[in-house]
Amino acid sequence: MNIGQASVATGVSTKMIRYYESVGLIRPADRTDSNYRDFAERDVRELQFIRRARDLGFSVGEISHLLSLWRDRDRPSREVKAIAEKHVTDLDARIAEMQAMADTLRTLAKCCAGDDRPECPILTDLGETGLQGVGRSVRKGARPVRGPA
Amino acid sequence: MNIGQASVATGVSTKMIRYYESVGLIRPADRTDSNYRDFAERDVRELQFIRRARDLGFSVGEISHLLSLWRDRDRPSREVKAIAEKHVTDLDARIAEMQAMADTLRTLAKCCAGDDRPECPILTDLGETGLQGVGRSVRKGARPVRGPA
DNA sequence: GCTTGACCTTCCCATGGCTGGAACCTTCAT
DNA sequence: ATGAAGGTTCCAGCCATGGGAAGGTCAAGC
Repeated sequence: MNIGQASVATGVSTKMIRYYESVGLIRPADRTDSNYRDFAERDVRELQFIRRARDLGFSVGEISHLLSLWRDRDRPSREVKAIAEKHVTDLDARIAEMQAMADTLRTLAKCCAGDDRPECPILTDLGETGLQGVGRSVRKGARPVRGPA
Repeated sequence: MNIGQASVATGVSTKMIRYYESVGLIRPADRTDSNYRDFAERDVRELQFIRRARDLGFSVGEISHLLSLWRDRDRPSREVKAIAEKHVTDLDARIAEMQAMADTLRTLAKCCAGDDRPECPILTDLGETGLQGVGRSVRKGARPVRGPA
């Protein structure tokens, strides 16, 4: 199975497969005489595992850990659960932040006429110098909100 | 006001101020004889505006647009509202995705003993080849979930 | 057997929104 | 005068990914 077939079989782009290999997430694939990567069933299963883990938002580092546990038949489920719960905590925190942003914006937008007139509570709020804005959140450090399209 | 004082006054790091200038989000600050940046009241207010906008999760591109509307006394509030509503839509979409991830993980973790034994529904789910997993989401392309600490 | 086109290979570059550090200059207090 | 604490520029890295160039390989059709 060459890289293109492995990509179709797993839904992981060829670019990403090479990247995962380069960062050591998967072990280097075998090579044919002509230097093409040659993926075995086992490799494909690992790529599928990786794909699902990424779909659940795990980072490459976490996936690396999860993969090693997956390969270890004697792993304690405790470790897996801990990683999962930590990730859920992270997700919940980010969700709460984004929810607060969205709520603030919804409130401001509701009060904005949205017509030809220049009066706009959204800009007014953004331009205020104090902390008295609508639902002004306490500084937690801005985190990126958007991913690639 | 030098860059350090502007940073303290606005809560925007000196690094970020220079970065914002380099990408054209703010106009180049005046310079003293010794080439130090010299910020006026107006610049500080813009930096505060930027800071708040970032806190609400707007991208630099959006902030650039918002800033130009802010500077324009004759802007139509329609435009501001459109940017805000678009951003709320984006936030809601990302929240929904992350919520789905968190829910799936919570369900799986609930079924995981989390002890010394190796049986683990989380790993089992990640390793499954079909689409029959718990709350398996339809492929939407993974987006980054975590920001900088 | 040779061309064509679809694959593969490695490599570097770009993204966003920063942060860190090196190397050097300026200001200020002692 | 000296040293610390600022400022300046520039370069590199983070994360996960896509894009593309330059070149090797393979399979099908003629």
